[in-house]
Amino acid sequence: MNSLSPEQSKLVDFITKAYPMPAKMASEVSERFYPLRINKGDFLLKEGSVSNEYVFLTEGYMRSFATDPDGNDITTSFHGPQQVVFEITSFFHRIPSRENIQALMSCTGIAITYATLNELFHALPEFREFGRSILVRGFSSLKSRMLSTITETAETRYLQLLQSNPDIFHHAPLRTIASYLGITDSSLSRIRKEVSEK
Amino acid sequence: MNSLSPEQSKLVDFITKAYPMPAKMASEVSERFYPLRINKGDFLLKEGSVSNEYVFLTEGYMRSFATDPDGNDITTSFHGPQQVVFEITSFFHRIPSRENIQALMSCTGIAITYATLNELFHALPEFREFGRSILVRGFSSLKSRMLSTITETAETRYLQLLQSNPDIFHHAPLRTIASYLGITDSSLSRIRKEVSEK
DNA sequence: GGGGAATCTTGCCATTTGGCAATTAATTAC
DNA sequence: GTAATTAATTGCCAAATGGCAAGATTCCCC
Repeated sequence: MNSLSPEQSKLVDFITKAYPMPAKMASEVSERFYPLRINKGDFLLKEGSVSNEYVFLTEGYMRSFATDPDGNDITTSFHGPQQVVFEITSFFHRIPSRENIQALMSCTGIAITYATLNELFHALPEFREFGRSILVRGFSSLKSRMLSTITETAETRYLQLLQSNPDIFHHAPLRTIASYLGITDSSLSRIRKEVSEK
Repeated sequence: MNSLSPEQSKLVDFITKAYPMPAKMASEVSERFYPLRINKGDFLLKEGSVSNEYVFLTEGYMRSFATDPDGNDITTSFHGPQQVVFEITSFFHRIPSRENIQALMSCTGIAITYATLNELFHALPEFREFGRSILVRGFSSLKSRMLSTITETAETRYLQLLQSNPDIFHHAPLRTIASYLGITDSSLSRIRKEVSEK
């Protein structure tokens, strides 16, 4: 076995924690990943093209966003270190993405293509489990976000985000966070003022 | 090969349409499903227990709902004929569900258990693809619902639901639909009045 | 370090939605 | 068929959020 890069070692740790897998197999998997670097502001994926990279983000923060009919950005999610980043609909259905993925700061990660991912899924049941677990986790967290969006006020959602993902506030401008919360930047500003006055 | 029940035939049609699969294999899969009948108002899943059945609904409508801190029902989704019904988080993580699944009318379907599903996934790559496709489709539709929830008004969301899922209005009371849309029943009532006056 | 751009805040007012309670309508049980 | 229950509508007012534009602040580039 060749020695692994620091990025690949992180992936091995991540995979084996996410899903039980012989360390040897995890490192075998990680050898199929290639390094990736994305500068601040650059795009990992642009709407209209097909998401073809399954990226394990080792450092940095990214966001996914859609463009609404008026041309405004709507941030649909944030991605941080130790997370898998891709656009699920486009990636698995092999259709053009309706979302963009952009680096909020310079990022490093490692990636595999759709084709390689499928090879690995086919060959390694444990890795398949890992892949399913990524999917299920994403689905679950979207479900709870959906529930909180329709049941909680914007202020509550803001406070929850502040608690669950404080790092984002250091890496994304407030207008981006506002659109993620489903409110305007003015409203977020007023909410922050109220919270700080308590 | 034994002859298939009408339910099982529907499943074969469904699977082969959803994902290319030799008809023989699809019917082989469908033989592992057992019939299920749920009366109106009865629960397929109660919060607190682990979702253990992967149900292919052949007839009828169901809903999933969570209970908020004040004890109110929040409908998180509707399920209709030809759809796969289960609670993904609980089912795949094997943890107690935080949601209920209830029949809006008497339903028939066929089901397999978690254990059988995994056997089939393991043995049949094509069925695995089918399973992934179900997951991805659900994820995708939740993503677009999320986006529309934070970008559109309640009236627009109402009109979209009316267009995309008109049947629900014949099977679910308006208060249930209101909670799905993230508004109160009074607001939905007012919205419907405005729409009808246009 | 000065100018320009982007971001954030604030004021004013409009719109949307909620809360609550009363009333009407529909459904269900007997 | 009638009473009882549940669902839906409506009125009144309050709270939450948006739209727009003007300032203030921060960031960035040269």
